[in-house]
Formats: sequence, C-alpha cells, structure tokens
Amino acid sequence: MAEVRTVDTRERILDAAENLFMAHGYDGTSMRQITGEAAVNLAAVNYHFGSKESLMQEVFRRRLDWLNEERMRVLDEMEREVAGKALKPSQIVDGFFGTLLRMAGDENRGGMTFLRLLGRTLTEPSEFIRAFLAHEYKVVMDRYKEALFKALPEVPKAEIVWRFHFMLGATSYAIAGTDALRLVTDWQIEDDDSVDRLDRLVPRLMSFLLGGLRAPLPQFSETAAVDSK
Amino acid sequence: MAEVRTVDTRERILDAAENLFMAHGYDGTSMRQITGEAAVNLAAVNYHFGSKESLMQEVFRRRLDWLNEERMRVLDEMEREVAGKALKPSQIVDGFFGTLLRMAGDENRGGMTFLRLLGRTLTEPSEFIRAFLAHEYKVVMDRYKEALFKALPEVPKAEIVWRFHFMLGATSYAIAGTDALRLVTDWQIEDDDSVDRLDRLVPRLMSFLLGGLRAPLPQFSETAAVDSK
DNA sequence: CTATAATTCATACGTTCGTTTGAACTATAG
DNA sequence: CTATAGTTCAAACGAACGTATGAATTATAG
Repeated sequence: MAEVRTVDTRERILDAAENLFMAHGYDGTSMRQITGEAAVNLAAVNYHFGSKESLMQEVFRRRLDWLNEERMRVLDEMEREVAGKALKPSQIVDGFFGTLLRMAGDENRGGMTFLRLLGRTLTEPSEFIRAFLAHEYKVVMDRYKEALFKALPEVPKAEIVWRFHFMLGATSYAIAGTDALRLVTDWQIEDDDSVDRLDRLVPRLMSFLLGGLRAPLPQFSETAAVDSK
Repeated sequence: MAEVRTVDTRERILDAAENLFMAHGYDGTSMRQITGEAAVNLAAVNYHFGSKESLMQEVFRRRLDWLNEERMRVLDEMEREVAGKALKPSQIVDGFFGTLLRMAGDENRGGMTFLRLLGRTLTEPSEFIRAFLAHEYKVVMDRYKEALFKALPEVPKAEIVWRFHFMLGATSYAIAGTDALRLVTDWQIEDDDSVDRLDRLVPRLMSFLLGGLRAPLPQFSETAAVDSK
C-alpha cells in the first residue's frame, strides 16, 4: 500500500479544490483546474473521491467536522459552568460565531480560505450543497438555538430565529472578506495582513451581532408595513 | 421594424434569465435553459444581447437603474427636509435597505426574485459581475456613506464602513429568503404568502440593523484577540 | 404591391466539461 | 523474488457548453 503518496495526493486535491471553489465557485471550477493546481493526474479526483460532487462534500466535511465538534465542546463547557442557569447572549454568540472566526486564524484548519468558501456557499444555489450543509449543521444549530431561547426568554422564538439568520448573514459577509467590502468602499482597509485583520474583525463583528440580537423588538403595523419607518 | 415582438422577446428572455440565475446561479444556468423557458430560439440571446455576460448585465441594469434612482431620490428628499442638519441613522438605513426591501413587493420591478438574485450575487465569485455591480453601486453607496458619517460623528469612519458591510450581509441573507433560513430552523415560518411575509420582515430586519449599527464600539485587546470575550 | 430592414429559425462549429478505461508503475506481503 | 493490491497515467468518451451562420419569415416603408 502506498500510504504516503495516497494521503499526499488526496490532501493536495482537497487543498486545491478548497482554493479554487472559494475563488471561482463550484460550477466555475473545472476538474482540470483542480488537478492542474494540485499537480496530480486528471483521473485522480474520480479515483480518490468518486466524483466532483463527492469532492466538494469532502472539502466541507474535512473542516466542518472539527468546527461542529468545537462548537459543541465550547457550549457544553459553558453550560457546565453555569450549572443549569441561562447563559449570557454574548457567550452563546461568541461560542457559535467566535469559534467560527477564530478558525480563520488557524491555517491547519483551512484558515480564511475555508471561511470565505463557507460564507459564499451558504448563499449559493446548488441544491445538493445546501442540502448537505443543512444536514451537517442541524444538530449544532438546534443546540445553539435552544441556548438562545433560554437566554432570552422574553423574546419570541420566531424573532430569535430570524435574528440568528441575520447574524449568519452578517458573519458570512464579514468573512467573505475584503472583496465584497470593496463594494462599499474604495479605501485600502488597514491591516492587510490577514491575522491582524482578524484580530480586529472579531470584536467588531461581535459588537454588531450583539447589538442586533438585543435590539428593541420591532413594531408590526396593522396596515401595510410599507409606510412604517 | 417588428417592435412589439422584439420587446416581447427581450423581456421574456430577461424574465427567464432572472429566474434561472436566481435559482441556479450564473454558471449553473445554460443558454438552452434560458431560451427554453422563455420559449424563444436559442440564437435570440446572442442576437438581442450579444453574449451571456451582456445578458447578465442587462438583467441587473433593468432593475438597478430604478433602485439607484429611487435611493437617491429618497435621500435627497430627506436631506432637503432637515436642511443641512444630520439625518437620523434610522432614516438613512430605511432609505437604503428599506427602499431595497420594498422593491420586493413590487412585481413590476422584479419582486422577490430579483432581490434574491441580487443577494446571492453580491457574494458570488464571478469577477466580471462583481466589477459591474461595484461600478453600478458606487455613486449611491458613497452618498449614503457620507450621510452615515454625518449622522454618527462620534463613530470612527472605519467602524461605520464595516457596519455598513455587516448590514449588507444581514440584508442579503434576509432576502435570500426562506431557503437559507431552513438551515437554521425546521419550522414552517408563518405567513408563507410572500407579501405578508415581507410586511413583517422589513420591521424585523430594520430593528436588527439599527441595533447593530448603534451597538457599543468594540474594545480591541492589545494582545491576541483570540481570548477576547 | 414591392423593396428593405428586422427578427426568427434550424443547424452546426469548435471547446470544454466530468467521467471512464486499460495499461504502466509502485509499494507491500508472503 | 514473486504475486498482489494500490495508485498513477495518457488517452479517449459522449454530452453539453456558448456562439456563429445563412436561409426563412415577418414587419415596416415607399
């Protein structure tokens, strides 16, 4: 068995695919680009992963398995410390989104590249990817949702779910990174070094998310909401 | 000149493309799908628009021209009313994001379909689309940024730009709609009728955005921000 | 009605796509 | 060393892609 070569090839393919899917999307990346950048034979992907779709799933599984476990571990520990009492919203938000963002600082776990891929994929259309992600995410998501319900008993559950959704969106954009930010500004954002940038992004995003999560509840007008300001 | 047929064909192609790009993305949609759904000949797209890329641009231009004008009009009017004084942040946010969301209620302006397409495209990788959107958006974006700077003089400009970015992300997810929301919950969200849903979504999102925009400023730790909670 | 311009149509072109194949090569086991 | 299983390789497959072409059709102008 050529164990070493195999692992090498598999890993090189996954790295190349992660990079290219992030940069050009799933449909925009060809097998020939992937195997070219990985410096392996064209047939290697189908040999090791079976198909392009399976490769995409493996790209995500490689990172998400760790992320989901870490999120669970963090939540378990926090809940153990408060011994049945409710957590603070800031703890829960940090456990879910902070853990994600800190992953970006760890190059061994995919770093910024994977986070940007994840951010983009959450809004991407491909049916099979969204179904896969929903399945992978479900258990963890439910735990954090429950924690938020408990932490904010006075807020209607539907409202919390929506705000969780909004937080996902803000985070997704935040990690999609400077590319999308150039839509908003022409400035050269300081701290181009990605690690430094991350150190400031985390508290920035956390402030925003918590501000949104704890905002006053909306007033629904009885008539057309079109006029509501 | 076959004016009537031409307009019909162009419009039918644009409608079909808007739908399909929204559902399957740019790369995931073929010319044959578009012309098939529009019930026109395969060559019609290249005849009327020149290429697939030009078609995509026209899909956006058809809607964005109106949206940008409306956003400008709303901001002009609000600024005229306060006569040189600063606007309230809530007014600015409503002018930019509220105008966008209310567009979703107008089927003649693309409705939810275009908004979902826009939301997805902002994070999409295709270089030429992002460049096009950045160019289309620039003038309006700058005006609203300036209004926010004036409305929040005590907040560092860099912070405002980031929070504008976060707001874009939350909004993008909000309009990307229930599809992505199913990642978060299994519930059948009430008010499936899209107009009713929109009436409640607008105030919901507005509360969240304003809460985030006006959140306390983040504290940057001198050491690694990894430990910051 | 005739001439002319605009549009639609069926068809085909050259590429590129994801995948498959069978031979060549490499490493492990007995 | 030989047999065997794992891996890599060059080459090819049919299908689908965006685009181009020239004839047929339709509408407008004189």
